[in-house]
Amino acid sequence: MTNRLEDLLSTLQAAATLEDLQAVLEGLRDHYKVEHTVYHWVNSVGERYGAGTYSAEWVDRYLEKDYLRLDPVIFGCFQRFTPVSWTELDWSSKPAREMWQDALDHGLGNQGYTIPIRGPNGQFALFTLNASLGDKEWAQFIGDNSRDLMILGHEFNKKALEFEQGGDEGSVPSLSPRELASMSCLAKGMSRAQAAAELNISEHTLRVYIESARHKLGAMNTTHAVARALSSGLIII
Amino acid sequence: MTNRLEDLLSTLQAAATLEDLQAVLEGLRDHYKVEHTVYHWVNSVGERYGAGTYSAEWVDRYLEKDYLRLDPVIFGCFQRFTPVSWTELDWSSKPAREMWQDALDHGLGNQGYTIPIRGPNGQFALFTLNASLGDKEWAQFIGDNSRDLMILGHEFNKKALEFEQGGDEGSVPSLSPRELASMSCLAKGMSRAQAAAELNISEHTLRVYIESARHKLGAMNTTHAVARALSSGLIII
DNA sequence: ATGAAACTCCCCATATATAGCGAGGTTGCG
DNA sequence: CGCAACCTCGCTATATATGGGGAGTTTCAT
Repeated sequence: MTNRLEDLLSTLQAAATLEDLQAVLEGLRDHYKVEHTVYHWVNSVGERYGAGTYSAEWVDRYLEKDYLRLDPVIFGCFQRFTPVSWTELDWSSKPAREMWQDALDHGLGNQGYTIPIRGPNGQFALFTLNASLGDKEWAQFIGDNSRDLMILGHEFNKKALEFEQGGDEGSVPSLSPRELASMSCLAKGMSRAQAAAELNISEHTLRVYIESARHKLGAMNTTHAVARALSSGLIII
Repeated sequence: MTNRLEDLLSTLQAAATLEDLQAVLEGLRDHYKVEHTVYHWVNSVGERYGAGTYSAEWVDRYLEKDYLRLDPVIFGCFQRFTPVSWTELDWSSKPAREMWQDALDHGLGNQGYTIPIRGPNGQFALFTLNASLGDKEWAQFIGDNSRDLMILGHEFNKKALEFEQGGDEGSVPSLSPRELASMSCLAKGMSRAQAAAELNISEHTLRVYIESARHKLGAMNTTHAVARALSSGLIII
């Protein structure tokens, strides 16, 4: 039992390209004997990366019809921390049911299990298994494999992040303590005058920090600088 | 091996109060024979919840000295997706080293392993094991238990979220699409004029969105509103 | 010990954001 | 149908932030 997981993980570790990740997903599908395995991903700029075994037709249709905006799976996972079996979701709205029928017509199975995965900078990914099974068999399958799937999903996300992070991860600038404190005060809603009072410095001095922080962060204005500092994890509100 | 994990998880499942969670952490400490086990948690408004086996003195000192702002563990985990062993982190700065010494003086072990966990609405939690071991033994320990620890950390976070969700989960306001788009543009560094152009609306209309978003978010100014929207996970840069 | 980076202070002119007023069309739910 | 919430637009005046100068002390790492 555990050996299977280790095998799958070592295959994953060995992946060196995005194509390898695609192959890993296909291997997972065959291993678990399900219809589809999918991983997809939204980064901080709204770019998307997806890999999986859905047909190109379904992926195109999904994007074309903007199902992303009404898919109960996306919506449900965005609001919760725990993995979700699709039948638990709210399919009552008409567009959602139409989408569901459309999905069945495009070769998707009637059962799904999706794990939400969150990373730094608002990264959000979904790791999904889709199958054709009865409710009972599916529940059994999930019960047996949920732990492994969670590990797999997270390891997969780690790999995917490694590929995507190449360019911009090293560019997190380092702010001085006073600069960080200034950003922090502003993020908490203080005006310059209040922040200066809080830090026991003149408003002019505070401004120097804000400006230098802005330059380091490559920000256009104060709001932008605070936003970048926040989403880089430099400060916490 | 796996039975142990199941035992720990069933104890966790049975937890019905925050005190039970505290007891679970103490059980984990004893089970893994480490110095400390800690879970702590930051929500979008900056409220904190913590449980664990650190001494009250150390917790007080940590908060009093504002170590949260310079702790390489916090900083490192906020920027990464994967768990981290403390020795991998950057302890070169003087304040960080002083904190480290201070921690040792307060009964912490020389090794640590912290798992960052992210949930909905910008929730961010840390699950930590702390021990006194040589580098080699610690690496071995982590290698043997990292999978289980990840499961445990996530299950613990799930439990903690269940308890905390009663009060403030409904307090994340819902912004209208235009309000979200406005916040998003500002977070990307656009001026009001640029954002208005981007959204094809007058600058005045944009201002209405910003103001209503500000009110909904309970923010003092635009920067504050964007900061809250970001750390609540309402928008991403 | 020497230099780089951080910390601190000041002035002036302009750009930008905020606060207050008001008003009409559209969408969606009960 | 009506109400609520959303989306859209305009004006005026004040408060606040930004951009451009310059200059001295302290702190820390090599």
